[in-house]
Amino acid sequence: MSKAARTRQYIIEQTAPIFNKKGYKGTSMTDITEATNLTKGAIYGNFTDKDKLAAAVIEYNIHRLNDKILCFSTDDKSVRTKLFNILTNYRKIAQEVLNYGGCAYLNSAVETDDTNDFLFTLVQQKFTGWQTFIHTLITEGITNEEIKPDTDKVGFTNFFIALVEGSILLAKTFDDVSIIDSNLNTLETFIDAIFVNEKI
Amino acid sequence: MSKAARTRQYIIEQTAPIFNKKGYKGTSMTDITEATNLTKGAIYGNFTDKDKLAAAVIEYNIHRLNDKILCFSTDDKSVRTKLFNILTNYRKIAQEVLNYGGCAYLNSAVETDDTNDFLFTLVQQKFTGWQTFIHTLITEGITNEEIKPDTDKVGFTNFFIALVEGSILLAKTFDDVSIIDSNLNTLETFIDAIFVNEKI
DNA sequence: TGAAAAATATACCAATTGGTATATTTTTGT
DNA sequence: ACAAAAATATACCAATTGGTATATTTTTCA
Repeated sequence: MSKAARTRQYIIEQTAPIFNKKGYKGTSMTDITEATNLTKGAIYGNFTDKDKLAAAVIEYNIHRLNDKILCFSTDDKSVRTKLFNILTNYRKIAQEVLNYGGCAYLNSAVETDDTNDFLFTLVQQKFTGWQTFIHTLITEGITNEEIKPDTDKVGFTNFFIALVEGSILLAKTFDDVSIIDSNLNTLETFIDAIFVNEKI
Repeated sequence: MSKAARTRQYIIEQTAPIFNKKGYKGTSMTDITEATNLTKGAIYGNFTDKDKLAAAVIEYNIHRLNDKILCFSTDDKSVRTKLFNILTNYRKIAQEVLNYGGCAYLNSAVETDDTNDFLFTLVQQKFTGWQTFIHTLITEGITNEEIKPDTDKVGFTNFFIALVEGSILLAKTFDDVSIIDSNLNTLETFIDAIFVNEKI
C-alpha cells in the first residue's frame, strides 16, 4: 500500500466518528486537520473536496457496520438462524453504535436527503444494499421451504429495517440500549410468524 | 396579539420547513432573513440567538405534527379505534411529511444528539411526550378490559414509535410513501394481538 | 394625535468557512 | 544513494458565518 493510500485510509478512519457524530455540515476542515494531525494540504491532496471525503467516510462507516451485523458464523445453515444471528449481532454492538454517534445509515440519510444529492445518492445505494441482503435471505428461506411461500418479501424487509432503525433512534434519544433489546425481542416473534414451523 | 408576537410567529412559520429540511447547522441567518423578508435586526429582536429560534421551530414543527396525528374524532371511544385512527392519520399526511423534509422528531433528534445539549434536551422531552401519549392509551385500554392486562406497556409503546419513525426514514430515503402504508398495515395486525378480542 | 416605547433596518464586526497556489519534505524506483 | 515524483506543509484567499451597536421606523396607548 502506497504512502498516499495509507494516509487516505488514516484520514477516513480518524474522521469517521466525527462525521457520524457532528454530521457533514457540522464537521469543519479544522475538525479534520485536528483529528488527523495533518494539514489542509495533506487532506486536499488525498480528497478533492469535503464532499469526496464525506462520501468515503459514509462508505467506511456503513461498511464497518455491515461487517459487524450482516454476517453469521459459517456453520449457520438455516435462514431462521441467520436472521436471528443478525439480531444477536445488533444487540451485541448496540451500545458501541450509540457511543459512535448512532447508526451511520440513519444519520447520513437524515442529513443528506434534502441538501446533498451527491451524498444522498450514495446513501440510497447503501440502503438498497441492506434491503437486498434481507430480501435475498427471505427468498432463500422460501426456496428452502423454511418460510411460507406467500410471504410478502419486500414488506417483510422494509418492516425489519424500519424497526431496527427506529429502535436505534429511540435508544440513542434516551441513551437506553434496552429499547433495542426489547424491540428486537418483539421482532423475533414477528419473524417466527413467517416461518412454516414455529421452531426449527 | 402584539406586533412582536405576530412577527415572532411569522418568523417561526416561515423558517420551520427550512430548519426541518436543512437542519440547524445547514440553515444560515441569511436563509432566515430571505425566507422572512426581514433583516437581522428583526430576527435578533425576537430571538436572542439562533439556538432560541431553532428551539421555537422544533416546538412548532413537533406541535404541528402532533396536531395532525395524535388526535381522533370526538366520537371515538374504544382504544383500538383510537390507535387505528392514529395510523390512519399518519397514512393521510405521510406524503405531506416527506415533502416537508421528513419527520421533525427524527430530524431534530439525529442532528442534535451529539452536538447541541440545549436543543437535544428539548427533543428528548418531546419524545417523552409521544411515549406518554401512547402509554396512556394502552393503560386506558387495559382499564377498559379491551387490552390484555399482561401487555408490556413500555415495550409496546417503543415498538410502535420505533416502527413509525423507521418507516418514515425508509419512505423518505426511497421517496416511496407506500413503505409507510405497508408497514403500518403490518403494525395493525401486531396491535390487534394485544387486544382481548381480535375485533371489537 | 402625539410622545414614549417598542420593533425593525442598517451597517458593521471578528471569527470561521471551504478551498488553493506554492514551497518544502518525503517517498519511490533505479 | 540519488534524482524524479509524489505527498505534505505553509501561507494565503474571498466568502460566509453568527452576532451587535446604533439609527430609523412603526406601534402603542394615554
